[in-house]
Amino acid sequence: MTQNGELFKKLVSHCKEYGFVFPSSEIYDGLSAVYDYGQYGVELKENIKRYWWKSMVQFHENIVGIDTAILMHSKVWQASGHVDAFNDPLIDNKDSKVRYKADQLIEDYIDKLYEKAEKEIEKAKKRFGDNFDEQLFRTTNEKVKKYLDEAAKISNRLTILLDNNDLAGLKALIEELKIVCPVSGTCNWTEVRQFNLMFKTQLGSTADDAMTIYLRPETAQGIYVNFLNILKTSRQKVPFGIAQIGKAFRNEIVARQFIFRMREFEQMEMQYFVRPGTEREWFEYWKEQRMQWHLSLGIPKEKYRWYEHKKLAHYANAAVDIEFEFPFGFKEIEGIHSRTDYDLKRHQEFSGKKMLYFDHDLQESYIPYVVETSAGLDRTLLAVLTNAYTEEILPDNSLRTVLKIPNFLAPIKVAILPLVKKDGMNEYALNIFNDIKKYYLCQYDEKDSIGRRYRRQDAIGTPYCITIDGQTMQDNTVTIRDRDSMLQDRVQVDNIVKYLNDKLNGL
RNA sequence: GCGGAAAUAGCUCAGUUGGUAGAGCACAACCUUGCCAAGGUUGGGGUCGCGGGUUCGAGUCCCGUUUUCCGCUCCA
Repeated sequence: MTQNGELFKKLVSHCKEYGFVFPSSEIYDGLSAVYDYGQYGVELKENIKRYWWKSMVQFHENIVGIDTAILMHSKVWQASGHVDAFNDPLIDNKDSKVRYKADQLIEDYIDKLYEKAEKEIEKAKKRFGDNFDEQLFRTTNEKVKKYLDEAAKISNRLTILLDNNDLAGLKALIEELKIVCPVSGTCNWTEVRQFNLMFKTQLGSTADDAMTIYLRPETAQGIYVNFLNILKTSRQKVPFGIAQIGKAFRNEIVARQFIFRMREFEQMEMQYFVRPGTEREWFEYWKEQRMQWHLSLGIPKEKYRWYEHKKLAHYANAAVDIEFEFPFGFKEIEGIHSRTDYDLKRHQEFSGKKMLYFDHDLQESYIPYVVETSAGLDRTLLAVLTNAYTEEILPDNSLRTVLKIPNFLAPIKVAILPLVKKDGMNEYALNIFNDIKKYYLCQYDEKDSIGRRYRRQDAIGTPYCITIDGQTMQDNTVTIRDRDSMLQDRVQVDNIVKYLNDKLNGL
């Protein structure tokens, strides 16, 4: 186990121990890759959401928010390409333990046949020089003909098998062609199995009228299908954006690494509609904006890096990820994609509704291009926690575990603690608590020694602790302790709210 | 999903060749101290992940299953 692995384990158990994240349905042994947020986790998550919303919707007058349903018409997912792209027939090699897309293995085999044919043609070219008639050679040479015919034949069979969803047929074809695993070199395959990454459910309560629908695998489509509604009601002009925070669901084959990859997760997405031809500029603009946003979470620059997609998804003409260095390596935390007009065009095609925008400056109509920013909320939260989790050895050799969460994201802002539970200090502290709770989410705690109470607050990342001591009873001042420095200021009781406002920016 | 490892109190773990469960911390009550965890007394809490099997007897041995962690592939 690496040092990072140890740290990650500690963070996971800290999350459970202190009410941030629990495994779902834990008393029934849990549900794989599904998690619940506890009393502090939900506050942290809400704070991140609100901050994102503010950054996108409030600070950009040309971005509006939206909240669309998780359940959508099943045609949405045909139009989006998810029904095809999220359905893969997979096969494992039992010796190498490597998993492949079954159709991809056959495609590779076909490609090899084409390569062989090309090689023969190249050879012939060299042999015959200028007199070489490629077209004639292709159709008459026995070897080349054999390769090309076989490739076409297999290709046809593959198409039929895929159309009929014939999994056994796919396996039979792989075995017939004696396709081996590139890693192990053996033909020892498992059965072909269908993996559907979208959760299916049904609309309608009787078997007769039931209609298969899906839980959305991304929130973006809810935005696209409302494009015309927003256009009509928001009086926005291109370029403008639509933002949404919401749950999405994916039946992951391998779901692991705590809340990094969950079957039910939350996305913070913004789709920016732009004039065709300007998408690359906006792509660059949003790349920069989004990186700045992540840096503003108090996480150092070196924890982030860019990842440029080499293989683009079917809808994109440019794509880049912001990766964060989790304890298990650099992993995607947000994607910025230039999705072209693919989605709107597809919805126009499938719905028959015109997805056009009339540009008054150009005096013409067009389907806008889209630049998407799509961030994982749970991943952002995990990044914040990863960065915040700190173990310190204090001068007296005691261990302090503290979550150095930025003040504006901290779940609990203030703790109010009477030094001792007597001489009226607890009553005095309760009065302060009842006042402060009108402004900030705070806690009152009178149990155990003051040192232990400070540690408890450190463990959940509370930035400030107000302590009522003997002196308070004489001159109405309290001490306010800073979480990270552990230093205290003495403040007049009447000035507590002002002090906190300054430090917490009214958040 | 495949292979490897693990699962005992809220947490960290012990449990000797199979003989009917323990420690420290945490928790609750009371006493004491009073500015950075670990003072005293008392107490609550476990059908040893779950289901079978072997045995007079299973936390311990065997099989299955679930969950978690580590490798192999996709993704926000």
